[in-house]
Amino acid sequence: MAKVERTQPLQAPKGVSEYFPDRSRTFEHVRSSLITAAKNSGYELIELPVFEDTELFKRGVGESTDVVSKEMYTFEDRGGRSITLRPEGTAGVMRSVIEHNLDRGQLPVKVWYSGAFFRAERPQAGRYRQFYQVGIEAIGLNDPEIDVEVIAVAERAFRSLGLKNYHLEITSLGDRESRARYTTDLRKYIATLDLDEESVKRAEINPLRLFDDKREAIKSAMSSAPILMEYLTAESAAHFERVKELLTALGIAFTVNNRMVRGLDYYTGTAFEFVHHDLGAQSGIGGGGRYDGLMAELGGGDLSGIGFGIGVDRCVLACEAEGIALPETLALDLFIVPITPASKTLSVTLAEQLRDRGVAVDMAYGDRSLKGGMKAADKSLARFSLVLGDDELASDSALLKNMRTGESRSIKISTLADDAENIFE
RNA sequence: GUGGUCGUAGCUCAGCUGGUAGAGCACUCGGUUGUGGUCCGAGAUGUCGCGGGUUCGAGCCCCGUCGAUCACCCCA
Repeated sequence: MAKVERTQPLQAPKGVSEYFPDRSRTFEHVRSSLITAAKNSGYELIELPVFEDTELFKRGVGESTDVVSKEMYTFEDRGGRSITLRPEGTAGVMRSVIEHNLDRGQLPVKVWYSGAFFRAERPQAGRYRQFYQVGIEAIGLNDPEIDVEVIAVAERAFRSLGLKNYHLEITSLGDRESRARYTTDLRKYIATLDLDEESVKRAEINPLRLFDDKREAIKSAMSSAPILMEYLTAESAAHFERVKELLTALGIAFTVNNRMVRGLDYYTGTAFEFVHHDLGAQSGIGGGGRYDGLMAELGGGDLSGIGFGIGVDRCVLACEAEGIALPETLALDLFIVPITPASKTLSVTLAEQLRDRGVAVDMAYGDRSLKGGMKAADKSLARFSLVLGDDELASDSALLKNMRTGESRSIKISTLADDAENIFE
């Protein structure tokens, strides 16, 4: 081959996660397991744009949040509109539900989504600028039973992956009334502390944030702060009691974390988080909660809802950290190895005929040796292999080899496609 | 966004106090004419992340830059 002048190779943009073979198999398995859990509880697909009107996130997620104030990919399109790459899924779902009147029928509306999300953060293992989530939303009912169903879907999803080393934390963020009274008292308490400038700033935006600080000094300073749980209205408290009761009835283990902080403004009432133990700083593999007032904020009816987002990237890391093996799936039924020019034509046409009948077929291309072709067959994880040469062409018969057992049986080539159903079942 | 660590073949890494690169795995071919997974043999493969600088000479030193990673922050 002639020497080609080398040009500077391109790199993927900073902080994006990419999945290619063999690791993409794990990604695919994780994502489909998460989706299956949602479908099994009656959730239906909602497929939405990855970019939205910037206003949606400002109003929905909240301008005071870090996500909106400093992590969004926002740009102007050619029509001068301000567009933002979705940093999360719930706001878009609400917008679509309102826009298409999905809430006019039977309630709750139950949907699932899956796709890429974008946040311009400093990347780290488990924290990417383009990341993948599977999420569900149940909209229109404020029943503790739904809360528990949503949590159970996530729990079942993790269990179906074989994950063990994680736990569930829940809390109640209370309704608007509870929260207002609480925040006032919490601010008063924080004002008595001797804090650094940055912490004061953070507390001004959201006083709850200080509960999340990793530094020992702040932790101990906050240890005697007032607790939101004690400010719940009777109604909120009863709702939360019922959620705990049902989780216990279902045998779903949880701990109540009354210092839990959620980063998005819209959460109210039940909130939860699944934390994995082997992931370092980015340990939340999924989380969510109820959001009263979000729909009304976005111009829809005043309906409540609850949902979660599960991080696909982090679940992949969690599976790897726990050493979970992928289920043995043989993707291919047959791998054909042609060893002469004439048999190549036959191989190509035979492969197409079989594929038309739903048999998964691949074959060796190029001029490979028999040994090389068989090696490729082995690597392909196909159930059967078939070597085709001039002898086979002449006699219309070939040896179909079971790659698992090593046994071969003679088959007629000309009728292989028609008998495919029996042979490959 | 702040601070620390790291960046050598597809992968995991070695490379002594500076003298222009190696191992294992993977890959390709072969081990008497056409059957893989074990074993044996042979072979191919690198702008030493990128750009400057110091030096007779840099993968090794200095500066910058890009990227990854760890913690903070944030959260999926």
